[in-house]
Amino acid sequence: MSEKVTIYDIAEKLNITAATVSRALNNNPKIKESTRELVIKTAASMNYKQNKLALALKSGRSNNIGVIVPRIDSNFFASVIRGIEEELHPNGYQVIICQTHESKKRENENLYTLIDAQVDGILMSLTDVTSENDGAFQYVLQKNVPLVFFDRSKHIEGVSSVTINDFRGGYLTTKHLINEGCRHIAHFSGDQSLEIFKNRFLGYKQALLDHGIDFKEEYVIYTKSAVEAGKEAVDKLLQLETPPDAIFSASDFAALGAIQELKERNISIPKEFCVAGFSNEPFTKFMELSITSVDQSPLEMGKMAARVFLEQVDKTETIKIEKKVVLAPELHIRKSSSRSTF
Amino acid sequence: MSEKVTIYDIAEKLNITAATVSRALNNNPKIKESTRELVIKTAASMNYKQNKLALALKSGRSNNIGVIVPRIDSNFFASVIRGIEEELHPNGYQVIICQTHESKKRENENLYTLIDAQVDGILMSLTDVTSENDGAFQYVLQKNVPLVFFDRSKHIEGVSSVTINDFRGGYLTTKHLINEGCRHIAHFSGDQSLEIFKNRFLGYKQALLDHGIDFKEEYVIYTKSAVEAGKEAVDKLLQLETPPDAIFSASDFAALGAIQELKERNISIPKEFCVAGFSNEPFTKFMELSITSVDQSPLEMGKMAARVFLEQVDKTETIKIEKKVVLAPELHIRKSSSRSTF
DNA sequence: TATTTTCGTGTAATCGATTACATAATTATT
DNA sequence: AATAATTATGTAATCGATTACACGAAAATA
Repeated sequence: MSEKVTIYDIAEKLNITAATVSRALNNNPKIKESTRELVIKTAASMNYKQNKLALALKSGRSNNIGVIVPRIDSNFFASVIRGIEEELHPNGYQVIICQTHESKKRENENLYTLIDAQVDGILMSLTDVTSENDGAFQYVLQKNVPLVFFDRSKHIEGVSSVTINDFRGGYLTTKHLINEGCRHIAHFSGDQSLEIFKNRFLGYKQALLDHGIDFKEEYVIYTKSAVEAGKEAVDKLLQLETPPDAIFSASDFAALGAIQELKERNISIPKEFCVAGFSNEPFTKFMELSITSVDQSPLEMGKMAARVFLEQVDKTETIKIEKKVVLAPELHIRKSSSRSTF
Repeated sequence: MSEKVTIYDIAEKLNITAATVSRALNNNPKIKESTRELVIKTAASMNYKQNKLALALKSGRSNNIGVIVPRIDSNFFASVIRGIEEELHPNGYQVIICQTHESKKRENENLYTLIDAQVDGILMSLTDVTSENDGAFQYVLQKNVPLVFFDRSKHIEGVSSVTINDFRGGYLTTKHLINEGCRHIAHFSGDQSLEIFKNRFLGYKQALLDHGIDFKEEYVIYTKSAVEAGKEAVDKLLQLETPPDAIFSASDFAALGAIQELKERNISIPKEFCVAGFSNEPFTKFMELSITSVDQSPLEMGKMAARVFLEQVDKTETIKIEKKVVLAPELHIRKSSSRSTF
């Protein structure tokens, strides 16, 4: 370790006090111009670097923020993180990454660890496991650390959130499928204790209703967000008395599985069967049979979450802010559901 | 901010010293068992949490490590980071993420910022911009902070690295294309000042040589890692007097572009033309015409980089360790190059 | 019983920077 | 020139935890 240079070293060299050095370096107006210049020059020549840990201890602010996601290796979450990092970096914050792997236990652990590490804020997307226990969240709030949910959110007093309008996403997609002539539209959903899945489902339902199509319980299948799950779900659907002629999947991966399964059964897409997904994962665009999907503008979502945090971080402690930002979803219509256009 | 509980508060309550409290909580054997229990119980009841910043300042270790990548929203880097996080989390380290966006300037900024933030180590993948200036790296080394390169590496005294055998990856892929009957194999490369691209190229060249096929300079095209770039490159290649009958692309995205362009020209894949990529991005597997690609086991790479860091972090300061780990690449043969199998 | 060990705790310095308050040095005012 | 006002700097506490050293009390030994 190269000998660390502190303000005391600079002070000693110049026969002044550390306090003066500190003030000079912080542009305190009470310092004589000549002294300031001398200190700054000497600091530079001695290769002085401010010890951020000491500063953090003194000020109580670490300039770190924590980000908790189910996993980082999904395009959606990685893009959100990118947005967060890009917005926060210029403000001098470092981004600490934690993963939950959809485990509530790890979610709680991460929350406690981050608070212990004195982060200045936490931005997170919930696990898909339901839980009534808000203990860890209350702990965060009680420490007065700004907490912002993005995408996967739930209502907790004092917690802000940035989401997209999932209802609208579901509605638009379903409406589009109806416009393409589909009349028996199935839906792949996720755990509806998560608002995102609930709302996509409700949008789907409302669209059916508004267009005079009966909602059928049996058309709703709960799948994991995985290719295999999509295949199995199609298998189930095709055994119904009236099999559907379209699927609105709340997951791109399940949508892909569905398409693979349909192809294997020689069902022509989009002619006989339309499919649409959700998230606009890169592969949906790349496929030869490109997949219609709802874009969640993850980059924008990350930046927005970061901005909400920044707004809250310096506010007086007494005012509890609870901001709900809802971004507009964007339906990308592609081959898998385009009977007319392509 | 809920009043912070410190060891002094506990000490006061029990009419003992903070020193005793500290010792009790740290399982110092000099503490009487009854005292220890009392302290621990009281600490729990008062909801005491150790202040990590104070600890970090005292010990000089932040328990943070920095990870610098070109961008986080690529499956490869995200997966590496996942590996790093999973390996380091159980060891009590937090992972701080930085992006360079392929800018040398930002790379240097990030290095300085991380050092200033007292990270205990830095794991990184280089930008694709060449630079002779190692100043920032020297700064890191001089501070005796372990530095580990992964994937995109270059030789610097005292820096460890974890890479895959890119030469072998290039060799295996090219050999495979030859086995499928291709005799005019083109290569999409990246900036060869980066060892990864240099080595993939060399592997390609060697495979040609070993199988009695002439190497042609005109078959090597330098492309960005992007779909459009692949299309343009194919356009160029097909204008040659003897157009190639296969492409080994050092990028999956460029390979995808190539495939799209070839299809548009009604060139049949793999019958008339074979294509193989590199990185095993998720979409290569998902396509109907799935794309042959080299897997770099990013998860494993991340874990390995983390382990190399862990080995170095506690070593006596005088021994400079320089470990080079080379992982084996794995060729995933898929439809885009399988004349025989599928 | 007197003396040496051992054990358990307290005292105070330390990590590096910031800052309220005090004081010295300078300049302005009468 | 004497006093007031201003400016620049020093002193020392603080953030919260750790730890070398010191010391009193209890236990072991002579």
